[in-house]
Formats: sequence, structure tokens, C-alpha cells
Amino acid sequence: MVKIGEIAKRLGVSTDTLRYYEKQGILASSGRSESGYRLYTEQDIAQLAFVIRAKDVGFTLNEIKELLAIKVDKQSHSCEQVKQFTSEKISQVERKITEMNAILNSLKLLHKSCCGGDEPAIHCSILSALEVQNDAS
Amino acid sequence: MVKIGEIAKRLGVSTDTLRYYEKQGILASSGRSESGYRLYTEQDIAQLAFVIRAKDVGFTLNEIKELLAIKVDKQSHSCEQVKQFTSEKISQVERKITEMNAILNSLKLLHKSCCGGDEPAIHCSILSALEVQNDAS
DNA sequence: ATAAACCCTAGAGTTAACTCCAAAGTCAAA
DNA sequence: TTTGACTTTGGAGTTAACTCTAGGGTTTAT
Repeated sequence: MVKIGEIAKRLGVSTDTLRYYEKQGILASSGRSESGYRLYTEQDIAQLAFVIRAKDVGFTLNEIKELLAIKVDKQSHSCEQVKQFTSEKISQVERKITEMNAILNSLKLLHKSCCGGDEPAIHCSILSALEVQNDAS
Repeated sequence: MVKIGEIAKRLGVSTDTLRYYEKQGILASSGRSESGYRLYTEQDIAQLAFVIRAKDVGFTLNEIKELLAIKVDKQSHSCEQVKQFTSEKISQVERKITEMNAILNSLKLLHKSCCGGDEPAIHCSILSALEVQNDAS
């Protein structure tokens, strides 16, 4: 059980952010000390790491909340609901990966062909790189 | 040369957003009509498509502006600068793709193992899926 | 035992990225 | 020719996700 400052430092976020996430229902601490300090478990840290990763690749906190909320039990979601929801999210992530790869290819093309020594620098902007891709497709 | 409404509809953004992007130096129209209407070329549309894609995968407008600004000419950037900058961005995108794949794997695991009929539903949350991944690594 | 470094809450302030509004000019169709 | 759908500008308003401040309690190192 670690205090808020420790987990903040370990994951590179501010303590304010952690309290904000708690308020938003993203990540509550597992408990409190006698004096009211938040105490986090390793599980909490794993969850927070997931949140940060998901945020970094463009998910909103609300979407992340939905992801974290996936559970199968009597009260909340049925199996079917979970299957459906995860399917949608899988497609969404796969689409993002595709888009990311397109951007990556543009950048690589740019990196490779821009300054080719004697050759004319024809592909020296993202846009010209994009054009080449479009031509190729 | 198409008007702002046309390009907005084709790319699924609002005309307000396009004017906002212009103000931010992300994408200016190629010209204006007699009456002052913004006119866009197919090139502009390609550029805007890139902007939208980059935004969708988590780049900020400022980062996108940097990407679009890459050019090699006497006035602006040297070859070395471009090489350096694109290298950094390539690493960044590759890291994002890795993170995205981690999330994708969690989701797939969840999708596959959550509702396995008779078997107990052990991997029924992102967190338990994450744990399995951590155990495996 | 006291200063420094930590933690608490409530609420105000900030930034990015839109989004909306008012007032007015332009264009195509009936 | 006038109605309706477009466009213009400038500026105000909104939302998400923090970030900061004030005023206080707690822990730890010296």
C-alpha cells in the first residue's frame, strides 16, 4: 500500500491528476490510512498504467471508463453485451493502428527520401510523402 | 476548387472547425473567390485528411503543425534537422503502435476468454486480462 | 520539538479544441 | 425577385482534462 505521491512519481503524473481521476470514477484508491491518506495497491498501479497508455493513444477518459467497466456479473453486463462491446472496441483500435501505420509510413518515406545526397529533394514534406502513398494505392 | 461546406461534408468536420484550423495555421484555403469565399484544392483535402487521421491517433494540433511544417529549403530546416525530427517522430509513433497493440491484445483476450460457456469467467475485465499479459511477459 | 515534506478538501483557474452566435453579404432555384 | 441555403467576420461560450490555490492536518528527519 503506497501513498499518492509515490504512485504519482512512479507513473509520471501529478497527485492532482490522481485525485481528479478518482473524482471522475476512473481510479479510486483501495483504501485510506488512519489519517485519511489515500493508499494504493499494485493492482491500482496496474490499472493506472492502463489508463495512461490508453490516454496516450487517443482514448478519452470516458472511453477508458467504459473499458474499465467491462465486467460480467449478475448486476451489470451480460456476456453478450461484453462480447459486443469488446468487438466494437477491437475494431476501433485496429482502425487506429492502421491509421498510425499510414502516418508511420509517411514519416519513414520522408526520412528516407528527403535528403538523399545528390538526388533532388522531392519528398521533403509530409504532403509529398502522402501523395506518393496515394499514387501507390 | 471547392467551397468550405463541400470539403467539410466530405471529411466529416464542421465549417467552424476548418476556419479554426486556418486561424491556427494548420490549413489555409488555397484561395478565395471574387466574393471572398474560401476555395480548397484536392491537395488541401489530402492535407486535411492527414490532419484528421493524425488527430484521431492522439497527436495534438501543435504536433500536427510541426509535422506539416517539415520542409527542406534554405530558409527553414536543414537536412539534418529534418532527419532528426522525423527520427524522433518515427520512434514516437512506433511506441504508440506498441501501446495500441498491448491494448488490442487485452481486448482480444477479454473477448475470447470472458464468456467461455461452462468455464469460469476468470478474465472478465481489462484488469484481469492485463494481469495475464504481465504474467506472460 | 520543530521544520520540511508530505497529505487532505473545496473550489477557482487554465488550456486546447472546438462550437455557437449575430449581423451581414452571396448565390441558385422557383 | 425573393426565398432559402450558402458564405463571411469577430467574438463569446463550452467541454475535457487538468492545474493551481488556500487553509489546514500528518509524518519524518534532524
